[in-house]
Amino acid sequence: MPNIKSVAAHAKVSSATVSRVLNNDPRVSPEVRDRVRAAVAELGYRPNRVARSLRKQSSETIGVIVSDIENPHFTRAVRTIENAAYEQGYRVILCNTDESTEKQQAYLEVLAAEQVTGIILAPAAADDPTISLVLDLGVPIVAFDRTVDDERADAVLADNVTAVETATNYLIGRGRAHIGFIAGRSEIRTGRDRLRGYEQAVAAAGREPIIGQGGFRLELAQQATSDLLRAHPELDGLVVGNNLMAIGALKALQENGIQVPQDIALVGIDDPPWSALVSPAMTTLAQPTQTMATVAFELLVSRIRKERSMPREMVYQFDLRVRESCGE
Amino acid sequence: MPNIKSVAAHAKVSSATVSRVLNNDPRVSPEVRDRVRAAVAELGYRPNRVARSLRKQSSETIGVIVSDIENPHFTRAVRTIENAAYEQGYRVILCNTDESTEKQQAYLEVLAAEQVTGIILAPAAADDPTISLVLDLGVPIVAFDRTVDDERADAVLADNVTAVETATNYLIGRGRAHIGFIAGRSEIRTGRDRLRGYEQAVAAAGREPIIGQGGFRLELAQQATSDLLRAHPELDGLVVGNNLMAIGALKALQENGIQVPQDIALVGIDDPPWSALVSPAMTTLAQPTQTMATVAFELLVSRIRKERSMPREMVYQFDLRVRESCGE
DNA sequence: CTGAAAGCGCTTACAG
DNA sequence: CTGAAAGCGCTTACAG
Repeated sequence: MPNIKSVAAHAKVSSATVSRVLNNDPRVSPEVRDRVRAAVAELGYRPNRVARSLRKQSSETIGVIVSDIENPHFTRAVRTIENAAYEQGYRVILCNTDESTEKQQAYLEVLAAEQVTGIILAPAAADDPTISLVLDLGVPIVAFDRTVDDERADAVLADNVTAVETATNYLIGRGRAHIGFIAGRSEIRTGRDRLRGYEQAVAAAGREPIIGQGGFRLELAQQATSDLLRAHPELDGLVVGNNLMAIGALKALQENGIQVPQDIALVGIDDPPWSALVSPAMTTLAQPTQTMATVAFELLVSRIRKERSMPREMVYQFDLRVRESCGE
Repeated sequence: MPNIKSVAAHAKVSSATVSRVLNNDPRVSPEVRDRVRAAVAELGYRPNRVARSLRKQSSETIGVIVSDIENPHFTRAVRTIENAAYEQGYRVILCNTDESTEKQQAYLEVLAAEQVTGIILAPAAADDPTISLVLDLGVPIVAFDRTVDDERADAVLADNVTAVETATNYLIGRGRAHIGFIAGRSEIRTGRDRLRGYEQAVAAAGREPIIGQGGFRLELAQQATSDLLRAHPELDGLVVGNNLMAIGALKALQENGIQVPQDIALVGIDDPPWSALVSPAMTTLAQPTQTMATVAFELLVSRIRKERSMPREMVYQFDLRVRESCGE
């Protein structure tokens, strides 16, 4: 593997000059520049990024950490971020924490150690002290989809309270009396907020809450829905706390021979690509994932460039997509 | 930010000794070890991985490159790999090439430069010369889902030819006479193989092929399906070349008022979580994604540990999951 | 068991 | 415009 010294020797210059050519430093004479470029091409030299990162104490790479790589909301966001970043000359490396605090710590450390220049984090744990350690190092963090406890981080969020309130009220408005909710993890603010939206709407209508714990997981939600059906035969409406859990809930309803929307009307939070294709087509609340992802990346870049020092929090509204799962 | 020298000074030892403690070198006296550990804790020291990688010329990180982060087949595989890797002390960093050869080159270079110890690659381009460069560097590569041209790479594949042949014959066996195929990218062997399976089955039955180009993309497949419906009103069966394209095809059928399975019977390749929930429930060919991912990781580890030098190719069969989209 | 020193491959002030 | 030299933060053969 050729290094900068072999290139220097081959081009009969110093390694400092090779470095300057590589970094487009203008004060190199055209002849020398061409000679160095020829040597680079001839030897098939590629600079060692690890050495460069060590020396410069930074890199052109940003890190993205998601809590669930199988959630279409996150993968859509990742793809949007990756495209925007790539165009601006950043590379992105992605990590999946699978909702584990331990993994989040491990990957924050990996990314910090790899000298990424910034991180977009959909946290598995908001109170992870590693978040503050990374910020102490001067690596900016943008929280995506969920807040973190350190107020130095920027945040791009969706208004989950209002969204689930809207969904619940929509069902109430359509005459449903016993509306259940499949909740996500309450360790996560998104989970708590969505639950709160449900509780507020139910309380305002003078009804009793009927809650199942789905933990943002397909299988858990399936089980929780089955349990709810058994414990509450009066159930006639269901709000499901995210798209993965909606699959689980639909499976449970199918297994139990429940007719949607006749027996139970359903609203899902998130609007994955298949929501119009399930039977019946699912009414959902869609968050503007691509806009949120683009804004998260822009916030990160403005931090990296030090164009801004005050943290920002952006909150986006969901959009009700009426389909068939609540009746005509 | 404390470095190894500050720890050494604080513990009144040399940095060599600190390094030995950090790496669990047994020949350090217990007293010194404890003193160093105390200093590490007190200063909140974390070793700089970039420096370590530069010095050791390797890391405990493996890279995973997928061609489409929004494809559930790949995200399921990524999650499986990540869990297995994490348990064995490896960290995984993920990159998304979005089916772009240029991005694949860029990320192979990033991973090589970050000194990853091995790479699992679902290639966007099989003939990318960067693949050979990375292998030259001694970084093992396992091709996942699709082959690469360099025969030093291991490969974990599914038998796509047989799968699509089976799907097509299944439709023929159910009395369908004019069966179309929504094809993926022919630059990719998976795309070619699936197309070949279709062509073989159709030829064996003495029928004419009816092919639309979906490019492994939802929107393209939707358009291709609409075009096919217009050009071939006789169409009564459709095989769709992957799960993302199946969503597109279903949308197109819906938009055009086609009844499934009465007008057109449908088989999808891949079996994503929602395939039983669409209307009608989709008959599919499922590949054993989790097994394939686990095997890919094991092949990589055995290469990293140099337990094996001959490349291996593992081929898995699909599994027909009969649901409703081809009739009762 | 411990330390002094070299070196991994770069970049960048400092001279000239 | 170019080069010699220091240094980023580690690890490791070599001495002792």
